[in-house]
Amino acid sequence: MPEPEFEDLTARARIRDAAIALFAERGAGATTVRDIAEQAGVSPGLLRHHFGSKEALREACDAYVLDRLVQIKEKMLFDNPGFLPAVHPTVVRYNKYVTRALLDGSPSAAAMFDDMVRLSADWIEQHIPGLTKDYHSYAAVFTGMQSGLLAMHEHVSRALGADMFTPEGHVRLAAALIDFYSHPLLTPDLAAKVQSALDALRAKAEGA
Amino acid sequence: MPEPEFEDLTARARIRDAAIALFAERGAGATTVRDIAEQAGVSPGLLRHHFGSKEALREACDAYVLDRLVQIKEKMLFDNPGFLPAVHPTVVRYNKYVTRALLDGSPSAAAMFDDMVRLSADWIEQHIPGLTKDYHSYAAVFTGMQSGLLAMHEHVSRALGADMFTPEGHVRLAAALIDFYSHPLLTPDLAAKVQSALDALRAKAEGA
DNA sequence: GTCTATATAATGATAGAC
DNA sequence: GTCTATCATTATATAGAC
Repeated sequence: MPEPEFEDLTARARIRDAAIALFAERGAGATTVRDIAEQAGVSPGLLRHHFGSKEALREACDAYVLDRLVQIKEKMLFDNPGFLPAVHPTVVRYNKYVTRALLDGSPSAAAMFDDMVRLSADWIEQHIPGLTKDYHSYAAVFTGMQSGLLAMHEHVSRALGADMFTPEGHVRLAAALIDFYSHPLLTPDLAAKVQSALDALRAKAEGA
Repeated sequence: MPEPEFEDLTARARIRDAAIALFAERGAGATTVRDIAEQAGVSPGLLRHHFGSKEALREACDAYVLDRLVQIKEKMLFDNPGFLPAVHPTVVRYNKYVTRALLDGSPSAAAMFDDMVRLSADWIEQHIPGLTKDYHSYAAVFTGMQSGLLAMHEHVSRALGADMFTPEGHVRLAAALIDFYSHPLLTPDLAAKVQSALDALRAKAEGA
Protein backbone atom coordinates (compact mmCIF):
# COMPACT_ATOMS: atom_id res chain seq x y z
CA MET A 1 0.00 0.00 0.00
CA PRO A 2 2.24 2.85 -1.22
CA GLU A 3 1.74 6.30 0.23
CA PRO A 4 0.55 8.86 -2.33
CA GLU A 5 3.35 11.16 -1.22
CA PHE A 6 5.87 9.04 -3.09
CA GLU A 7 7.06 10.55 -6.34
CA ASP A 8 7.55 7.31 -8.25
CA LEU A 9 3.92 6.53 -8.90
CA THR A 10 2.31 4.94 -11.89
CA ALA A 11 0.57 7.35 -14.23
CA ARG A 12 -2.73 5.96 -13.07
CA ALA A 13 -1.93 6.86 -9.48
CA ARG A 14 -0.66 10.31 -10.46
CA ILE A 15 -3.88 11.00 -12.32
CA ARG A 16 -5.90 9.88 -9.31
CA ASP A 17 -3.86 12.02 -6.92
CA ALA A 18 -4.06 15.05 -9.21
CA ALA A 19 -7.82 14.60 -9.48
CA ILE A 20 -8.16 14.29 -5.72
CA ALA A 21 -6.19 17.50 -5.23
CA LEU A 22 -8.15 19.48 -7.83
CA PHE A 23 -11.56 18.15 -6.90
CA ALA A 24 -10.85 19.01 -3.28
CA GLU A 25 -9.65 22.48 -4.17
CA ARG A 26 -12.29 23.64 -6.67
CA GLY A 27 -14.95 20.96 -6.63
CA ALA A 28 -15.53 18.39 -9.36
CA GLY A 29 -17.77 20.64 -11.44
CA ALA A 30 -15.16 23.37 -11.77
CA THR A 31 -12.35 20.98 -12.69
CA THR A 32 -11.67 19.93 -16.29
CA VAL A 33 -10.08 16.67 -17.37
CA ARG A 34 -7.40 18.77 -19.08
CA ASP A 35 -6.51 20.42 -15.76
CA ILE A 36 -6.15 17.02 -14.16
CA ALA A 37 -4.07 15.62 -17.00
CA GLU A 38 -1.79 18.64 -16.94
CA GLN A 39 -1.25 18.48 -13.19
CA ALA A 40 -0.53 14.76 -13.45
CA GLY A 41 1.86 15.36 -16.31
CA VAL A 42 0.01 13.13 -18.75
CA SER A 43 -2.23 13.55 -21.77
CA PRO A 44 -6.00 13.87 -21.50
CA GLY A 45 -6.27 10.71 -23.56
CA LEU A 46 -4.48 8.65 -20.94
CA LEU A 47 -6.98 9.76 -18.37
CA ARG A 48 -9.76 8.27 -20.43
CA HIS A 49 -7.72 5.15 -21.05
CA HIS A 50 -7.40 4.49 -17.34
CA PHE A 51 -10.71 5.72 -15.99
CA GLY A 52 -13.12 5.84 -18.93
CA SER A 53 -14.75 9.15 -18.08
CA LYS A 54 -14.55 12.10 -15.75
CA GLU A 55 -17.48 10.82 -13.74
CA ALA A 56 -15.91 7.37 -13.40
CA LEU A 57 -12.70 9.03 -12.26
CA ARG A 58 -14.62 10.98 -9.64
CA GLU A 59 -16.16 7.79 -8.33
CA ALA A 60 -12.78 6.09 -8.25
CA CYS A 61 -11.39 9.00 -6.24
CA ASP A 62 -14.33 8.85 -3.85
CA ALA A 63 -13.85 5.16 -3.27
CA TYR A 64 -10.11 5.50 -2.85
CA VAL A 65 -10.20 8.38 -0.40
CA LEU A 66 -13.09 7.01 1.62
CA ASP A 67 -11.48 3.60 1.85
CA ARG A 68 -8.24 5.06 3.14
CA LEU A 69 -9.99 7.43 5.52
CA VAL A 70 -12.53 5.19 7.20
CA GLN A 71 -10.07 3.23 9.30
CA ILE A 72 -8.08 6.32 10.26
CA LYS A 73 -11.19 8.23 11.25
CA GLU A 74 -12.61 5.44 13.37
CA LYS A 75 -9.27 5.05 15.07
CA MET A 76 -9.04 8.79 15.71
CA LEU A 77 -12.50 9.03 17.16
CA PHE A 78 -12.09 6.10 19.51
CA ASP A 79 -8.63 6.43 20.92
CA ASN A 80 -8.18 10.18 20.77
CA PRO A 81 -9.48 12.21 23.68
CA GLY A 82 -10.41 15.29 21.65
CA PHE A 83 -12.04 16.28 18.42
CA LEU A 84 -9.25 18.26 16.86
CA PRO A 85 -8.68 17.95 13.14
CA ALA A 86 -5.87 15.61 12.28
CA VAL A 87 -2.45 17.08 11.58
CA HIS A 88 -1.12 14.39 9.30
CA PRO A 89 -0.94 16.00 5.85
CA THR A 90 -2.46 13.03 4.04
CA VAL A 91 -5.41 12.89 6.40
CA VAL A 92 -5.90 16.63 6.06
CA ARG A 93 -5.85 16.35 2.29
CA TYR A 94 -8.37 13.52 2.31
CA ASN A 95 -10.60 15.31 4.76
CA LYS A 96 -10.66 18.32 2.50
CA TYR A 97 -11.60 16.05 -0.37
CA VAL A 98 -14.47 14.44 1.51
CA THR A 99 -15.72 17.84 2.58
CA ARG A 100 -15.87 18.98 -1.04
CA ALA A 101 -17.45 15.70 -2.09
CA LEU A 102 -20.12 16.29 0.55
CA LEU A 103 -20.84 19.68 -1.00
CA ASP A 104 -20.80 18.20 -4.50
CA GLY A 105 -23.44 15.66 -3.50
CA SER A 106 -21.34 12.51 -3.59
CA PRO A 107 -23.43 9.58 -2.33
CA SER A 108 -20.48 7.75 -0.80
CA ALA A 109 -19.33 10.86 1.03
CA ALA A 110 -22.88 11.27 2.31
CA ALA A 111 -22.80 7.69 3.59
CA MET A 112 -19.57 8.48 5.38
CA PHE A 113 -21.15 11.54 6.96
CA ASP A 114 -23.94 9.35 8.28
CA ASP A 115 -21.38 6.94 9.69
CA MET A 116 -19.63 9.80 11.43
CA VAL A 117 -22.91 10.89 12.97
CA ARG A 118 -23.57 7.40 14.32
CA LEU A 119 -20.01 7.07 15.59
CA SER A 120 -20.15 10.47 17.29
CA ALA A 121 -23.52 9.75 18.84
CA ASP A 122 -22.24 6.48 20.30
CA TRP A 123 -19.06 8.09 21.55
CA ILE A 124 -20.89 10.95 23.23
CA GLU A 125 -23.52 8.73 24.80
CA GLN A 126 -20.79 6.49 26.17
CA HIS A 127 -18.37 9.15 27.38
CA ILE A 128 -20.63 12.06 28.31
CA PRO A 129 -24.00 10.58 29.29
CA GLY A 130 -26.65 13.15 30.12
CA LEU A 131 -25.28 15.70 27.68
CA THR A 132 -28.49 15.67 25.67
CA LYS A 133 -31.77 13.82 25.35
CA ASP A 134 -31.22 13.22 21.64
CA TYR A 135 -27.71 11.99 20.95
CA HIS A 136 -28.30 11.48 17.26
CA SER A 137 -29.46 15.05 16.61
CA TYR A 138 -26.64 16.37 18.77
CA ALA A 139 -24.18 14.31 16.76
CA ALA A 140 -25.74 15.54 13.51
CA VAL A 141 -25.08 19.14 14.51
CA PHE A 142 -21.62 18.28 15.79
CA THR A 143 -20.63 16.42 12.63
CA GLY A 144 -22.10 19.11 10.39
CA MET A 145 -20.15 21.77 12.24
CA GLN A 146 -16.91 19.81 12.13
CA SER A 147 -17.06 19.21 8.39
CA GLY A 148 -18.49 22.68 7.82
CA LEU A 149 -15.58 24.25 9.64
CA LEU A 150 -13.27 22.35 7.33
CA ALA A 151 -15.26 23.52 4.31
CA MET A 152 -14.77 27.11 5.48
CA HIS A 153 -11.06 26.63 6.11
CA GLU A 154 -10.06 29.44 3.77
CA HIS A 155 -12.08 32.01 5.69
CA VAL A 156 -11.38 30.62 9.14
CA SER A 157 -7.67 30.69 8.32
CA ARG A 158 -7.88 34.28 7.18
CA ALA A 159 -9.65 35.27 10.40
CA LEU A 160 -7.12 33.29 12.45
CA GLY A 161 -4.25 35.06 10.71
CA ALA A 162 -2.62 31.77 9.74
CA ASP A 163 -3.49 28.84 7.51
CA MET A 164 -5.17 26.33 9.78
CA PHE A 165 -3.32 23.49 8.04
CA THR A 166 0.09 24.83 8.95
CA PRO A 167 1.46 24.16 12.46
CA GLU A 168 1.08 27.83 13.42
CA GLY A 169 -2.54 28.04 12.32
CA HIS A 170 -3.37 24.65 13.72
CA VAL A 171 -2.21 25.67 17.17
CA ARG A 172 -4.40 28.79 17.09
CA LEU A 173 -7.35 26.79 15.83
CA ALA A 174 -6.89 24.11 18.45
CA ALA A 175 -6.69 26.68 21.24
CA ALA A 176 -9.93 28.27 20.05
CA LEU A 177 -11.58 24.86 19.70
CA ILE A 178 -10.68 23.93 23.26
CA ASP A 179 -12.28 27.14 24.49
CA PHE A 180 -15.23 26.51 22.23
CA TYR A 181 -15.85 22.98 23.44
CA SER A 182 -15.06 23.42 27.11
CA HIS A 183 -17.02 26.60 27.91
CA PRO A 184 -20.70 26.86 27.07
CA LEU A 185 -21.55 29.80 24.87
CA LEU A 186 -25.09 29.86 26.21
CA THR A 187 -25.25 30.72 29.88
CA PRO A 188 -28.21 29.20 31.75
CA ASP A 189 -30.29 32.38 31.52
CA LEU A 190 -29.55 32.81 27.82
CA ALA A 191 -30.33 29.14 27.23
CA ALA A 192 -33.66 29.57 29.02
CA LYS A 193 -34.55 32.57 26.88
CA VAL A 194 -33.70 30.71 23.70
CA GLN A 195 -35.56 27.65 24.92
CA SER A 196 -38.73 29.63 25.53
CA ALA A 197 -38.42 31.21 22.09
CA LEU A 198 -38.10 27.70 20.67
CA ASP A 199 -41.14 26.50 22.59
CA ALA A 200 -43.15 29.37 21.16
CA LEU A 201 -41.92 28.45 17.71
CA ARG A 202 -42.77 24.80 18.22
CA ALA A 203 -46.27 25.68 19.40
CA LYS A 204 -46.74 27.89 16.35
CA ALA A 205 -45.50 25.13 14.05
CA GLU A 206 -47.87 22.59 15.59
CA GLY A 207 -50.73 25.05 15.65
CA ALA A 208 -50.43 25.75 11.93
CA MET B 1 -37.88 48.11 -2.01
CA PRO B 2 -39.99 45.30 -3.47
CA GLU B 3 -39.68 41.86 -1.98
CA PRO B 4 -38.32 39.26 -4.44
CA GLU B 5 -41.24 37.01 -3.52
CA PHE B 6 -43.55 39.14 -5.64
CA GLU B 7 -44.46 37.62 -8.96
CA ASP B 8 -44.73 40.84 -10.95
CA LEU B 9 -41.06 41.57 -11.30
CA THR B 10 -39.16 43.10 -14.17
CA ALA B 11 -37.25 40.63 -16.30
CA ARG B 12 -34.04 42.00 -14.85
CA ALA B 13 -35.17 41.17 -11.33
CA ARG B 14 -36.41 37.73 -12.35
CA ILE B 15 -33.04 36.96 -13.90
CA ARG B 16 -31.30 38.12 -10.74
CA ASP B 17 -33.57 36.04 -8.49
CA ALA B 18 -33.21 32.97 -10.71
CA ALA B 19 -29.44 33.36 -10.64
CA ILE B 20 -29.42 33.73 -6.86
CA ALA B 21 -31.47 30.55 -6.50
CA LEU B 22 -29.33 28.51 -8.88
CA PHE B 23 -25.98 29.83 -7.66
CA ALA B 24 -27.02 29.05 -4.10
CA GLU B 25 -28.18 25.57 -5.03
CA ARG B 26 -25.36 24.34 -7.28
CA GLY B 27 -22.68 26.99 -7.03
CA ALA B 28 -21.81 29.50 -9.75
CA GLY B 29 -19.42 27.20 -11.57
CA ALA B 30 -22.02 24.49 -12.09
CA THR B 31 -24.71 26.89 -13.31
CA THR B 32 -25.07 27.92 -16.96
CA VAL B 33 -26.54 31.15 -18.24
CA ARG B 34 -29.05 29.03 -20.15
CA ASP B 35 -30.26 27.46 -16.90
CA ILE B 36 -30.72 30.90 -15.41
CA ALA B 37 -32.49 32.28 -18.46
CA GLU B 38 -34.81 29.28 -18.57
CA GLN B 39 -35.70 29.51 -14.89
CA ALA B 40 -36.32 33.24 -15.28
CA GLY B 41 -38.45 32.63 -18.37
CA VAL B 42 -36.34 34.79 -20.68
CA SER B 43 -33.84 34.28 -23.46
CA PRO B 44 -30.08 33.93 -22.81
CA GLY B 45 -29.61 37.06 -24.89
CA LEU B 46 -31.61 39.17 -22.48
CA LEU B 47 -29.38 38.08 -19.68
CA ARG B 48 -26.42 39.50 -21.47
CA HIS B 49 -28.34 42.64 -22.35
CA HIS B 50 -28.98 43.34 -18.67
CA PHE B 51 -25.83 42.09 -17.00
CA GLY B 52 -23.18 41.87 -19.70
CA SER B 53 -21.69 38.55 -18.66
CA LYS B 54 -22.15 35.65 -16.30
CA GLU B 55 -19.37 36.93 -14.08
CA ALA B 56 -20.90 40.41 -13.94
CA LEU B 57 -24.24 38.82 -13.07
CA ARG B 58 -22.58 36.90 -10.25
CA GLU B 59 -21.12 40.10 -8.88
CA ALA B 60 -24.48 41.84 -9.14
CA CYS B 61 -26.08 38.98 -7.20
CA ASP B 62 -23.35 39.16 -4.57
CA ALA B 63 -23.84 42.86 -4.11
CA TYR B 64 -27.62 42.57 -3.99
CA VAL B 65 -27.77 39.72 -1.49
CA LEU B 66 -25.05 41.11 0.72
CA ASP B 67 -26.63 44.54 0.76
CA ARG B 68 -29.98 43.13 1.81
CA LEU B 69 -28.48 40.79 4.37
CA VAL B 70 -26.07 43.04 6.20
CA GLN B 71 -28.69 45.05 8.06
CA ILE B 72 -30.77 41.99 8.90
CA LYS B 73 -27.74 40.08 10.19
CA GLU B 74 -26.54 42.91 12.38
CA LYS B 75 -30.03 43.33 13.78
CA MET B 76 -30.33 39.59 14.43
CA LEU B 77 -27.01 39.36 16.18
CA PHE B 78 -27.65 42.30 18.45
CA ASP B 79 -31.23 41.98 19.54
CA ASN B 80 -31.65 38.24 19.40
CA PRO B 81 -30.64 36.27 22.46
CA GLY B 82 -29.56 33.16 20.57
CA PHE B 83 -27.63 32.12 17.53
CA LEU B 84 -30.30 30.12 15.80
CA PRO B 85 -30.51 30.37 12.04
CA ALA B 86 -33.23 32.73 10.89
CA VAL B 87 -36.57 31.27 9.95
CA HIS B 88 -37.69 33.92 7.51
CA PRO B 89 -37.59 32.25 4.07
CA THR B 90 -35.92 35.18 2.35
CA VAL B 91 -33.19 35.35 4.95
CA VAL B 92 -32.69 31.60 4.73
CA ARG B 93 -32.41 31.84 0.96
CA TYR B 94 -29.89 34.65 1.15
CA ASN B 95 -27.89 32.89 3.82
CA LYS B 96 -27.65 29.84 1.63
CA TYR B 97 -26.47 32.05 -1.19
CA VAL B 98 -23.74 33.68 0.89
CA THR B 99 -22.61 30.29 2.15
CA ARG B 100 -22.17 29.09 -1.42
CA ALA B 101 -20.48 32.34 -2.39
CA LEU B 102 -18.04 31.79 0.47
CA LEU B 103 -17.21 28.36 -0.93
CA ASP B 104 -16.95 29.77 -4.45
CA GLY B 105 -14.40 32.31 -3.30
CA SER B 106 -16.47 35.48 -3.64
CA PRO B 107 -14.46 38.43 -2.28
CA SER B 108 -17.52 40.31 -1.03
CA ALA B 109 -18.84 37.23 0.76
CA ALA B 110 -15.41 36.86 2.35
CA ALA B 111 -15.59 40.46 3.53
CA MET B 112 -18.96 39.72 5.08
CA PHE B 113 -17.52 36.69 6.83
CA ASP B 114 -14.84 38.90 8.33
CA ASP B 115 -17.49 41.35 9.48
CA MET B 116 -19.40 38.53 11.12
CA VAL B 117 -16.27 37.46 12.95
CA ARG B 118 -15.71 40.98 14.28
CA LEU B 119 -19.36 41.35 15.24
CA SER B 120 -19.38 37.99 17.02
CA ALA B 121 -16.15 38.74 18.83
CA ASP B 122 -17.54 42.04 20.09
CA TRP B 123 -20.82 40.46 21.11
CA ILE B 124 -19.14 37.63 23.01
CA GLU B 125 -16.66 39.89 24.75
CA GLN B 126 -19.49 42.17 25.82
CA HIS B 127 -22.01 39.52 26.89
CA ILE B 128 -19.84 36.63 28.07
CA PRO B 129 -16.57 38.13 29.29
CA GLY B 130 -13.98 35.58 30.39
CA LEU B 131 -15.15 32.97 27.90
CA THR B 132 -11.78 32.95 26.18
CA LYS B 133 -8.47 34.79 26.09
CA ASP B 134 -8.71 35.31 22.34
CA TYR B 135 -12.15 36.52 21.32
CA HIS B 136 -11.26 36.96 17.70
CA SER B 137 -10.05 33.37 17.23
CA TYR B 138 -13.04 32.10 19.17
CA ALA B 139 -15.33 34.11 16.91
CA ALA B 140 -13.51 32.82 13.83
CA VAL B 141 -14.25 29.25 14.87
CA PHE B 142 -17.80 30.12 15.81
CA THR B 143 -18.53 31.93 12.54
CA GLY B 144 -16.87 29.19 10.50
CA MET B 145 -18.98 26.57 12.23
CA GLN B 146 -22.19 28.54 11.81
CA SER B 147 -21.74 29.04 8.08
CA GLY B 148 -20.26 25.57 7.72
CA LEU B 149 -23.32 24.03 9.31
CA LEU B 150 -25.43 25.89 6.79
CA ALA B 151 -23.20 24.64 3.97
CA MET B 152 -23.79 21.09 5.16
CA HIS B 153 -27.54 21.58 5.46
CA GLU B 154 -28.33 18.70 3.12
CA HIS B 155 -26.48 16.18 5.25
CA VAL B 156 -27.47 17.64 8.59
CA SER B 157 -31.09 17.55 7.48
CA ARG B 158 -30.78 13.92 6.45
CA ALA B 159 -29.29 13.01 9.82
CA LEU B 160 -31.98 15.01 11.60
CA GLY B 161 -34.70 13.22 9.65
CA ALA B 162 -36.24 16.49 8.49
CA ASP B 163 -35.17 19.37 6.28
CA MET B 164 -33.69 21.95 8.61
CA PHE B 165 -35.40 24.74 6.66
CA THR B 166 -38.87 23.39 7.33
CA PRO B 167 -40.52 24.14 10.70
CA GLU B 168 -40.23 20.49 11.77
CA GLY B 169 -36.53 20.26 10.97
CA HIS B 170 -35.82 23.68 12.36
CA VAL B 171 -37.25 22.74 15.73
CA ARG B 172 -35.07 19.62 15.91
CA LEU B 173 -32.03 21.60 14.85
CA ALA B 174 -32.71 24.34 17.37
CA ALA B 175 -33.14 21.83 20.17
CA ALA B 176 -29.81 20.22 19.31
CA LEU B 177 -28.14 23.62 19.02
CA ILE B 178 -29.34 24.63 22.47
CA ASP B 179 -27.85 21.44 23.90
CA PHE B 180 -24.72 22.01 21.90
CA TYR B 181 -24.20 25.59 23.06
CA SER B 182 -25.30 25.22 26.67
CA HIS B 183 -23.43 22.05 27.70
CA PRO B 184 -19.68 21.79 27.17
CA LEU B 185 -18.65 18.79 25.12
CA LEU B 186 -15.23 18.77 26.74
CA THR B 187 -15.38 18.00 30.44
CA PRO B 188 -12.57 19.56 32.50
CA ASP B 189 -10.49 16.37 32.53
CA LEU B 190 -10.93 15.86 28.79
CA ALA B 191 -10.09 19.51 28.16
CA ALA B 192 -6.93 19.11 30.24
CA LYS B 193 -5.86 16.07 28.26
CA VAL B 194 -6.43 17.84 24.98
CA GLN B 195 -4.68 20.93 26.29
CA SER B 196 -1.57 18.97 27.19
CA ALA B 197 -1.59 17.32 23.78
CA LEU B 198 -1.78 20.78 22.26
CA ASP B 199 1.09 22.03 24.41
CA ALA B 200 3.21 19.12 23.21
CA LEU B 201 2.29 19.97 19.64
CA ARG B 202 3.13 23.62 20.13
CA ALA B 203 6.50 22.77 21.64
CA LYS B 204 7.23 20.50 18.70
CA ALA B 205 6.19 23.19 16.22
CA GLU B 206 8.42 25.77 17.89
CA GLY B 207 11.28 23.33 18.25
CA ALA B 208 11.26 22.51 14.53
C1' DG C 1 -36.50 45.52 -23.83
C1' DT C 2 -36.70 41.28 -25.82
C1' DC C 3 -35.89 37.74 -29.08
C1' DT C 4 -33.45 34.63 -32.74
C1' DA C 5 -29.46 33.35 -34.93
C1' DT C 6 -24.65 32.77 -34.96
C1' DA C 7 -19.67 33.12 -33.87
C1' DT C 8 -16.06 31.52 -30.79
C1' DA C 9 -14.21 29.00 -27.34
C1' DA C 10 -13.93 25.28 -24.11
C1' DT C 11 -15.02 20.62 -22.68
C1' DG C 12 -15.67 15.68 -22.56
C1' DA C 13 -15.27 11.79 -25.48
C1' DT C 14 -13.09 9.09 -29.18
C1' DA C 15 -9.91 6.92 -32.74
C1' DG C 16 -5.85 5.43 -34.07
C1' DA C 17 -0.54 5.78 -34.21
C1' DC C 18 3.49 4.43 -31.62
C1' DG D 1 0.65 2.39 -21.74
C1' DT D 2 0.97 6.62 -23.70
C1' DC D 3 0.44 10.16 -27.05
C1' DT D 4 -1.59 13.28 -30.90
C1' DA D 5 -5.32 14.60 -33.49
C1' DT D 6 -10.07 15.29 -33.92
C1' DC D 7 -15.12 15.02 -33.19
C1' DA D 8 -19.41 16.27 -30.97
C1' DT D 9 -21.40 18.85 -27.52
C1' DT D 10 -22.08 22.55 -24.82
C1' DA D 11 -20.89 27.06 -23.02
C1' DT D 12 -20.37 31.98 -23.34
C1' DA D 13 -20.38 35.90 -25.99
C1' DT D 14 -22.07 38.73 -29.90
C1' DA D 15 -24.92 40.86 -33.69
C1' DG D 16 -28.80 42.34 -35.41
C1' DA D 17 -34.04 42.01 -36.10
C1' DC D 18 -38.44 43.29 -33.96
